[in-house]
Amino acid sequence: MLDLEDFLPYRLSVLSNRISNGIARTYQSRFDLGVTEWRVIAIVGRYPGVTATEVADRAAMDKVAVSRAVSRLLDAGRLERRENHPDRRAKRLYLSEEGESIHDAIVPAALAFERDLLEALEPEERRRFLDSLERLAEAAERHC
Amino acid sequence: MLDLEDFLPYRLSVLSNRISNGIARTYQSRFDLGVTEWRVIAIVGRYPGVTATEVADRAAMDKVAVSRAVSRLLDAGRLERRENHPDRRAKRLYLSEEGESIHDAIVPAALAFERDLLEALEPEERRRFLDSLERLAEAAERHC
DNA sequence: TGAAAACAGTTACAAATGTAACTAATATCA
DNA sequence: TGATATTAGTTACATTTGTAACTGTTTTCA
Repeated sequence: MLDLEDFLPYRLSVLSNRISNGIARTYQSRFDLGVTEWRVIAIVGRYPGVTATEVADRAAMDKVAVSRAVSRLLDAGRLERRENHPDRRAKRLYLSEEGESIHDAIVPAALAFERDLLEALEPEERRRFLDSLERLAEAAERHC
Repeated sequence: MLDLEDFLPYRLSVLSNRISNGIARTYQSRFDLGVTEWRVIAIVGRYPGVTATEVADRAAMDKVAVSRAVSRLLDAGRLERRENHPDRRAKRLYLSEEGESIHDAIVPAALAFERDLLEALEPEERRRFLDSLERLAEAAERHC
């Protein structure tokens, strides 16, 4: 007998969607920004000069999704792209001034959201939880 | 500074997608079944006679998604639909024999998958983890 | 060297998903 | 009662996402 409401994969999926949508609401309408675009901005803000492939690896996103997000961000003037010598296949990505200002507007709200969530747990409980989450992620990687 | 790899919403999203895709692999190609269809089968198997709206509530799915999944499952002969007296708007849903056999084939694999994951945690750690997950879900609901 | 494989990124097409408007049935309450 | 609002489910349309095939570039190694 499988009770969906008690089933870990289902519970994780509901929680994850709820949180992602909650954060997304803070930037989607305000900046006309999708979740994948936001992730690209987050990665490029953290690692200026990354290539699209590196973004895909770091964000666990499909390279096609990254390509699309990058091209929308370029069109909107939120990213800049420069040559990557000597490999001319890849291009290095940087936030434009506008990209920076979006990044700087969203990051504090995102971190505050995370903090609010984690404050539902006692410090010790929180430490254990994040630790267990890491162990589960490793188990899932082994298993999939 | 936001480090995506350490950011809880991101970690949950990656883990959840990885697990969902891992389980989905066990039924997608074998039964030509999508994730939403599988969820409908799980709910109807657990609560025979539910209506589509109740499925949507229990599975945290959109009613449009449920409607589409139900109609595919009906076409494939995996669900049956009977009148709901006296309210003729809603219809009661049941697994057909074929639906039952799909349900019974997937449930053990899904539960085994969950068990394998949770065995990465000690029993006490596991109990704490699931408890914290519940607290987080409540916090997210309050916050969103 | 140079043919073949691997890689970065894009494009094109198919499938999944979200939003809004809709039909038909039931509930509300002046 | 009967006009209005609400509900169950569907349909239509737009957007997002996944998969496969593609271009151009670099690497590999016989």
